[in-house]
Amino acid sequence: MMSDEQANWPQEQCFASFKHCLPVCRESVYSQFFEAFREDIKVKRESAAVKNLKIIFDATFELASKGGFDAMSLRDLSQSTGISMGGLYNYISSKDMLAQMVNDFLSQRLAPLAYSLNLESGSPRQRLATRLRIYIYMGSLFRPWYRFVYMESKSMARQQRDQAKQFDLIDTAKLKELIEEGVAAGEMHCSNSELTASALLALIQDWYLKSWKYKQNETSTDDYANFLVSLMDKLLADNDQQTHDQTGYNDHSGKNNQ
Amino acid sequence: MMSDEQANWPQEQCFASFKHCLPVCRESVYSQFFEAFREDIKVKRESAAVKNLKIIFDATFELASKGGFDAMSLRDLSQSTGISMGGLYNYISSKDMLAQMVNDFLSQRLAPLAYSLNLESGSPRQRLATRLRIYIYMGSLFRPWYRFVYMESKSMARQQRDQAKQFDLIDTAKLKELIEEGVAAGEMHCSNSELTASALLALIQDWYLKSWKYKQNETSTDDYANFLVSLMDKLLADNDQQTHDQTGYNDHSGKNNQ
DNA sequence: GGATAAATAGCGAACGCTCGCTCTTTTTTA
DNA sequence: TAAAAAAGAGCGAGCGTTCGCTATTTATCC
Repeated sequence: MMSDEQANWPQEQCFASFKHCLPVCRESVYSQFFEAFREDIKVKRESAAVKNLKIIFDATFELASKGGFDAMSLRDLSQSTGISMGGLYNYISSKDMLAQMVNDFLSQRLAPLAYSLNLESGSPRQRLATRLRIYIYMGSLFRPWYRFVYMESKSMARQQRDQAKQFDLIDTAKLKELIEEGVAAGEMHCSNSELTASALLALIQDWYLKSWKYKQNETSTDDYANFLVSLMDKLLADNDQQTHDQTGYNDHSGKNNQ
Repeated sequence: MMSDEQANWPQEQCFASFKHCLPVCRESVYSQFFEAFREDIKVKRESAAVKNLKIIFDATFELASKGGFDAMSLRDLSQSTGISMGGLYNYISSKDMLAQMVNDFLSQRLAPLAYSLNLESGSPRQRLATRLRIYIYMGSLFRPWYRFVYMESKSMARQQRDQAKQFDLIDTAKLKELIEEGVAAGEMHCSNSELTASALLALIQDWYLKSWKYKQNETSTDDYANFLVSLMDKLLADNDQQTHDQTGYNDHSGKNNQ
């Protein structure tokens, strides 16, 4: 299946095409991970290191996903991985550092890699759609990483916690900027770009936070990405009917109390 | 301000009106809480109990919001509340039970109270909008409770964890049902009611999960509720332009891989 | 209605246990 | 066989929880 050349992202807007163009995959990620943290990892032989890093971090995602990172003890991790306590400490310098490595690798290596694929050409609408798709596709490829950083950033050091909020604000601002470009170009219509951007980001995050739900109702990655893009189009379409109050009850569009 | 009678929910769709009609408020909630858990709480004098329950649970929300419930020790809680370790155990039977009390009170008392205010009269669109507003308004009134249950359900007992997912599915199903009623009545248009319902729920949850963000950009409760309802109207409007592919790039609406 | 008795609420040191982490020893690798 | 990696017993700190005790409020009696 999908054996023909599909490496023509972002013209071909689907998951398969994106995967072909991304210079990293689920299988190769721990080689890059090892490279990024060479200095912190005591084990020097790459073959053993990459193998065990995969075992350790995959098990961490698994254990942290039920009960949270705090509730996972290193003895649990030792048992799940089959690596002794001493062995684990050849790969991590502390439990906190383990969490920080996930956070740093995702935010400094994986994510930038993907966003660089959002070519700066095309209309605002194209670039916005492409960006939304990148978020969703990356979420599918590295779901455990994204979910871990989202859920566990609060238990990390002050610096990482603030960083997590910063990334949220930056992502929102980037979406907002694209929306406002589209509005300026007359291609989109939006009365509140800030809230619209926030909403799009929330729906992106829902994709990797509620994966159990989307797996259950058999929503594929492309299904969700297509849905999100079409939702974006509806939100930013020109709705001629003004303050319509469609079927009764008041509207209350002004800023009220609280 | 707002001194005139506004207790005409759901005809008057604003936060103030909702608050007037809800038979509980931020101030009175711990009286009902005490009543609900009389048997589990060793302290019998209501005046002392209600006062300290407020102190204990408000402090729990505060401490758990930074670092999580697991990271909060009962010594932290003792220090924050000014109540000794032994004193705390007159109000809770265990740390786990503390979390469970929050979960049970919200899901069995607070939430049902609110949803009963969703009158069964009116068009599907009216009832859907009313329901969305109820979620947002309840999230504003009892944000710490909702956030605690969302964030900490994973560290609760198996039963509560499954329950949290169940409530998510039930809420989604209820929204979906209303959407499909509207579609059947020709009042709405929707090609994927399941995903649309999921999206609406995600945006509801974003309201109490990212309160720091909405406070920062000065989005009021009514602002957000109005935004959400207008978003709903746009999603469910009749979009005449079919599979338009507005400005280039392919559409790919089918279920693809993964 | 003040003194006494009973009931309730609050306190905090101490317990058993598990945690993250270290260190010496053993095994594996090239 | 020398260097690298894995092993796992052991350490002190900090956890949730308990329990004997004191302080405070409420009820009873002359």
